Amino acid sequence: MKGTLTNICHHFFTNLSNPTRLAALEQLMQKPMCVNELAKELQQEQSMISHNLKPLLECNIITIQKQGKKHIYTANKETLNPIFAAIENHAQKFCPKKGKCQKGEN
Amino acid sequence: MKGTLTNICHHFFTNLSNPTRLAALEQLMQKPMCVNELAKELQQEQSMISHNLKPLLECNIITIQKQGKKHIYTANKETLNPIFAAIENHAQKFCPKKGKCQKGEN
DNA sequence: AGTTTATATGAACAATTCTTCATATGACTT
DNA sequence: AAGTCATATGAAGAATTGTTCATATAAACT
Repeated sequence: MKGTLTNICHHFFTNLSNPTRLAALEQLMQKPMCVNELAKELQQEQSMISHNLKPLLECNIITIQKQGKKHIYTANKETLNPIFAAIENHAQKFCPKKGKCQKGEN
Repeated sequence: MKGTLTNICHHFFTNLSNPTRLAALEQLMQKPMCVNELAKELQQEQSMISHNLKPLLECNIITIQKQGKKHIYTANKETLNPIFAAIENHAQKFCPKKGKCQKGEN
């Protein structure tokens, strides 16, 4: 299981391969938010959000800024923008269903 | 669990969040290869390679070209190049350990 | 037709990852 | 310092994914 890139990528993609984390990122791409805000937006429990933000933070896919008791998370757009752009392009050009296929449907 | 992009991304990242598949892609980025070649390079069983190529093919992250009994797989560089580039950049700028951290080490 | 080579598939068990619930920590407020 | 609000953490069971082994398919060769 070779190169360093493979290793980084594995962490990275594992981190992003979760619907809760992606939905959280989608929100954070709009604007920075605290945990409760995310929980409300995504209609998920606070502990679920916290658990899922943790690995994103550890990989610096998001950053944290503590304002008193609120923890405000911000998406790392420098990294995420080109990746989402590439995937959007992929969906347009290479996904027969333009990204609307269901898991394990193929 | 909102938008279409989140849905596409989930498939996409799930697909890429596996060391065997990443190692296979790393090889296929060098040159197109058939299953046995990959198995040899990665020192994995043929069935393991086949199982792992399947989801990559379904998402068109790789393409197949059948030459008689050999099935030659090719990486979709249009999609993969910018993604790997973004992750490489991320590792340089944002990973404290430049991508050399171990799973769950943080 | 039978054999060999190349790849794919199915199913069972193993391993990993998620979610939930209970509880802990930490910072403001009174 | 007691109470409340915001977030984090731990642990257990649930759910998902991965790996392996046996077998199927399919093309080429004799």
